[in-house]
Amino acid sequence: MHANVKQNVIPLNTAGLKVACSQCNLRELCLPFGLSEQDMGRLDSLIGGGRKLKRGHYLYRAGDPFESIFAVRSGFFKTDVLTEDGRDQVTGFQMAGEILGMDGISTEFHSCNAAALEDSEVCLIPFTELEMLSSEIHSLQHHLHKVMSREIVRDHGVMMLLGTMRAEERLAAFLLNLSQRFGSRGYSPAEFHLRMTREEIGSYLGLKLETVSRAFSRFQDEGLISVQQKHIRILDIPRLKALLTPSDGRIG
Amino acid sequence: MHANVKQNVIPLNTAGLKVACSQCNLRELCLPFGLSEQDMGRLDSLIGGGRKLKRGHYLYRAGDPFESIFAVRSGFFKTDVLTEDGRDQVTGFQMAGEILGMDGISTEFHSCNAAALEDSEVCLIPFTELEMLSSEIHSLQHHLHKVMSREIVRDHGVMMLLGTMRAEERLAAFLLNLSQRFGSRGYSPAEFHLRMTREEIGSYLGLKLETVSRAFSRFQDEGLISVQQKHIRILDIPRLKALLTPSDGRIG
DNA sequence: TAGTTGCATTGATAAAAATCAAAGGGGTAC
DNA sequence: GTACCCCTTTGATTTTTATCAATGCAACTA
Repeated sequence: MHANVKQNVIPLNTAGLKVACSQCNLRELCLPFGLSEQDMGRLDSLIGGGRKLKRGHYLYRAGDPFESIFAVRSGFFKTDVLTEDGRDQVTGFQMAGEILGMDGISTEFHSCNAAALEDSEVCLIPFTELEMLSSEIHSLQHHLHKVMSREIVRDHGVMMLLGTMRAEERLAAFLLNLSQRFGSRGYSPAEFHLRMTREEIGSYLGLKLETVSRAFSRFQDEGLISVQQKHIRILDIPRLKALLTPSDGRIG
Repeated sequence: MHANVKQNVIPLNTAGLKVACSQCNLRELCLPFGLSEQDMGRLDSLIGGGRKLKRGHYLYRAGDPFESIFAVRSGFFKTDVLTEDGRDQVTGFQMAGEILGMDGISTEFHSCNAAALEDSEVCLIPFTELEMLSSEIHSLQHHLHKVMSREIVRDHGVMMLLGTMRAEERLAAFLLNLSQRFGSRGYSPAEFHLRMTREEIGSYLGLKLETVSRAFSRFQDEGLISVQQKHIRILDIPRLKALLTPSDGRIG
């Protein structure tokens, strides 16, 4: 059968990177979630290959014409928005299985920068073709909508963080979020390496790098975490979580 | 022809509210943007009627099962996220032509509250049916994606505001944004009524109500705006814009 | 291995916004 | 029409975070 053959002929991209959702161990986290074997094969055939990025290189920049969205296959990214007047806001950090580039759909141009914070690989998903396929595969269409909606909900969480939390609360929320995401990818939720600088954390959290550093130090003094430069060990998750729930007997 | 008949038989909802995109003067701002006459008729027939809300009433609440998105037909809304520990963050203010409810797609439950800040009307757009129709009408599918992406980009703008701006800059950005949106709806961009309290503005901008009030007063003292309770007149748009572009000769 | 260069930490001080407090005004409901 | 309540304004003070400055640490390079 043709269908079977196709699944064996895995497309190669210019960098020679094999890409096939059906073979990918991230498929439960990523765009193919919930697809049948057969539909996954059809998704395979539209993925425009993979792309490797060295640390520090940009996947796309604000102003670039929008053509594809990207699925992070391995590595670590940041997205940030830069305004003419020099403001710079990190809008997110993305790891394996997460989708990048949806900011570009609205105007056909990307509105933010996406940079690799370590050597990374992504899958290219040409968007016009994804739309065509998703109008044929209902579950793909619906999952795409869920992925976009999840991004909106995530953004609301960041607004909550930036709008209502103080420095230590923000950092605690950040660490717990990273911990949870590493954990659900099979890495240790208690011990990990930060890929970003204190300045990038600060930009994401709406704080200056010194404030981030001081909060790290205070957490360490209090025995919540151990910090050694970018290496973090979380020692007391419950107490870290407790930082986020002000115990002031608020009437609810 | 059946098709023609349908366009005349405008569906009524329980509240007796006529709803038809093809007759709506917001169609260029709203979901039907870019649709042909014929496709707009098909969209008409899936819109599940309209709904009126009195000031202070909720369109939906966090935890409600997700069924529809909503297009604001008239009036003014706020959306906010409430956490168990009592944090409350206003995530946006919505006016005519804007879409509400996309937060609910990701989990099938709404993740925020949407409340009418004045007597308002919305169109119900059942989402499953919208997905079905959008898999048949490519331009509708693509426009839906643009609307969701635009929301993501808007959220990035709010993060920028919350993460990098000081109180007066935030308020200036807020006023200019409102001004622009009123303007593009045919209302005066220079003079308008705020539908929300200082506390709601503060929640949106990550500030306390007193800080908002003080910033209003300072703007008035400096001749940028005139404030009388909720009535705002913008007197000097250029200078208000200048507040957002720090003239500190930043390199880059 | 030494030197360089970013990144991180820490301290002292300044600036910004929150908090506490009180009074004034306007709109709403009766 | 009027009274009441919520919203808003303004002031004094405290808290939080930014800023300025200097030192320390670690990885990379020559």
